[in-house]
Amino acid sequence: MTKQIGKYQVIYSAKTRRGIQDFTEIINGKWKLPILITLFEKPYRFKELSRKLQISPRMLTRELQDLEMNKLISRTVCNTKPTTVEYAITKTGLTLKKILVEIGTWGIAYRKKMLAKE
Amino acid sequence: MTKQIGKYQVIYSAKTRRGIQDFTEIINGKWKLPILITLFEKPYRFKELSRKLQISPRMLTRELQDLEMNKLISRTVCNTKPTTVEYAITKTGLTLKKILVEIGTWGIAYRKKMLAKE
DNA sequence: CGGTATCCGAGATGATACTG
DNA sequence: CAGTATCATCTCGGATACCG
Repeated sequence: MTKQIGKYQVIYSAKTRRGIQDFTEIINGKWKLPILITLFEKPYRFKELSRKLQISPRMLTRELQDLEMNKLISRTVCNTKPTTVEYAITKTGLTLKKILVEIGTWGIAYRKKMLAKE
Repeated sequence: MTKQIGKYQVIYSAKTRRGIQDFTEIINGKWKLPILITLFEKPYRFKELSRKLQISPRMLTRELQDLEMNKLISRTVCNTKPTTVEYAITKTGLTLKKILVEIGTWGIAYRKKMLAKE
């Protein structure tokens, strides 16, 4: 819900502000978005993620736990030997995809513009 | 650029990843988004922002400098007595508006869904 | 008014070694 | 393999006082 006032557009809703706040809290931390983007591709195991993103196991564990707690990813223990665990994006997590792609597109355009200016 | 593989969609571009990374670095910090959202509304002076968002001058200065360095806001010193400084969103900053509104909408829907489950 | 300087504590992050 | 434990480091953010 916005209203044009010359160049400026008011974001009226306090709900929108809280929504943005929720978002930032959920994706906060250095690795949340990289993990999500990776899992958009396909499910991964712990070690695979660790290798692909160059994260220490300690941080990876914490970030995965946060994401799982917020229902954005799922954790599945496989009956293999030795044990493997698969992380996958959830239906809720998928709702973030569109926005993340847009953010990526914005970032590309932004970088291009900044480089052009210098 | 995406491709459907069952439930999963590949985000091919490494550029997209870097774009997302750029975005997170630019909006990183507790106050970047709240400041931007406030300036979408209209230009504000230093003290006004400090009061409205309840930020200490130290943090406000740092966050404003970051945003200005990244060309998302402008800083204008006014010829008044005592000196006042006006911060306003730039054309580049405005390009973030659409995404922030979408993020807010996502957050609202997300919260609603989570509350429904419990 | 619009900052800067200084200090402090809490939390984030990383490296490494270890466990089941 | 999938983590956990431990330690060290670094950054973030807040409080406060001060300056031009």
